[in-house]
This record gives sequence, structure tokens and C-alpha cells, in this order.
Amino acid sequence: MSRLYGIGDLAREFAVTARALRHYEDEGLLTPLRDGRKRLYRPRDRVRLKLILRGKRLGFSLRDIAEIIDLYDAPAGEAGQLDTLLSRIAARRGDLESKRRDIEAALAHLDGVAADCARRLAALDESKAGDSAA
Amino acid sequence: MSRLYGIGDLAREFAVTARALRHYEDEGLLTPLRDGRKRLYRPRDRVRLKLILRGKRLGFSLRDIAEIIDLYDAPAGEAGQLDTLLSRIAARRGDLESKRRDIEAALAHLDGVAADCARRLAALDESKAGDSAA
DNA sequence: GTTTATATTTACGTTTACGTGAAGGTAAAC
DNA sequence: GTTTACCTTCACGTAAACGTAAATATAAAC
Repeated sequence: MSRLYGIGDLAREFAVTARALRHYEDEGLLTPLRDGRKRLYRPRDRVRLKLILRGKRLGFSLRDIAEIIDLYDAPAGEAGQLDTLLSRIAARRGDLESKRRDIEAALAHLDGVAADCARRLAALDESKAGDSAA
Repeated sequence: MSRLYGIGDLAREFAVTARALRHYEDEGLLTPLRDGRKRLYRPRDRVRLKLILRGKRLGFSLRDIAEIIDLYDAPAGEAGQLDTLLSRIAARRGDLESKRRDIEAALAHLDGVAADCARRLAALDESKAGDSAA
């Protein structure tokens, strides 16, 4: 079940170019297997790609994304390492929640504008109805 | 009450460079008044700057941001224009909600990792407690 | 055995969003 | 009257994230 993907497979599936995938590899975000020179992506790589693209949509730099998804492949370490891992996770959580607040604010703002817009549209319909009635 | 700000004032307040503010102006995102050659930013410009920076934090390009914040200074137009304005707002809302879903997913994922991490830490403490008790 | 499709490395090019001087104007402070 | 502090307009430089083209390999398809 644990299939391997060619670079073209992943590129098609996620609508990115092969060049982009190679770039993510250059930057240390992906480490596919090799069959000779050909890259073979495991399900793990596919998951990481998903996370990369999600990070991008949220405006994180590739460097940031690397730090974030490296948290997911935790080192299975000892107490001290788990502590620092937890605090790094907390820091990233902070980043994300800050972004979430920004989004909530933007949505609220937009809703306000939409409501105002709808009100004005209703007012126009009103006056038109009045015109025809008069 | 409706004060005017120098470029340095806004730059300090929002921790950006004057160059960035001039750049946003070049791109049509800000249109401060002028006292001779000097730029004078109104409260309106200050608000737009806030929106610009929020957009940036969310990973929008300056072009995207321009489209978004221009929705806020609606043209006070007639019915047809209000209709298209409403649909453009809806489109932008879609973008934002998509981003929100991404954030929720990222937060959930991160929480899962943190929980797992905490569990392993607890397991370590357990075994240590067992050692000292034995 | 030669298309056709897919892959590779290398390397320069491009876009976005500013950074970083250079060269100079204005205005209050001393 | 000249420091000091801001401001201005060019204009070239830069980092990130790839795009794009060139030259080459490999492998299945006909």
C-alpha cells in the first residue's frame, strides 16, 4: 500500500511544478528516496508537501515552514529535549493564533462592509419601489 | 482631532521603514496628502496601512491587498455596482475562510503533536518516579 | 531503432517587496 | 550660520521562491 510517487505524480496532484519540488528539496524540506538519479517520493514526503503548501498559503517562508514541519518528526528524545520541543511548539502555536486573530478581524471587517453594502442596496430598492408606487 | 502624520511617525508606530511606505504609495496602496513634497498621512491612510500590514501577515501580495482594501472605500454607486461589489466581497471572504480552515488544521495538527509530546514526557516522569520508588 | 514521455543537472532569468546609498532640500536649535 | 533631524527623489542592489531554457539520460511504445 505504501506506494512511491514520481516527481510528476506529485506535481500533478498538487498543481506545482517539478522545479518547485526540487527547490523544496534544495532547501531541505523534502528528502525523497532515489532510484539512481530519479526521485521517489514516499507517503511521508507527500504529507510533508501538503504541509509545505499549507504553510505557503498562510504566508510562511520556506525557512519557517521547515521549522514547523520538523516539529512533526520529533526526535523521540529524552525529557530535556521534549521540554524544548514543547516550548518550540508553543511558540509556533502563538504565531498561528496571531494569524488566526488577523483573519477573524479581516473577516469581521469584510462582513461589516458587506452589510453596509447590502443596506445601501436595500435602500435603493426601497426608493425604486416608492417611485413606482408614487 | 483629525491629525496628520509625517512619514517617520507612521514608520515608527508600525515598525516599518519610510521606504516601505513610499513603496506602498508607488503601488497605489496609499495616497497621502502633500505639503510641498512632504507626505502627510491622514487617519484614513493610517487605517489603510494597518490593513496593508495585516494583509501581509496573512501572506497576501500587495496587489491582492490593494483589491481587498479598495473594497472598503466603496464607490457609493448604484445598484449594479453594489451587486458586483457584493460578489467581489464574497470572493474575498472565500479566500479568507479558506485561509482560516488552513489555520485551524495547522493548529489542530500542532496540538496533536504537543499532546503526544506531553504524553511521552509524562511517561518518562512515570518511569523516573518508579525508579526512585524501587 | 526511433519517437514519446519523463526524468536529470546546471545555470541564468524573473517577480515581489522592499534595502541601501547618493545627493540634495527645509526647518528648527544652538 | 551651521549642526541636527527629517524629509525628498532617483537609482541600483538584494533575498526569496521559483521560472525557464539547455543539454542529457532512461525507458516504454511502436
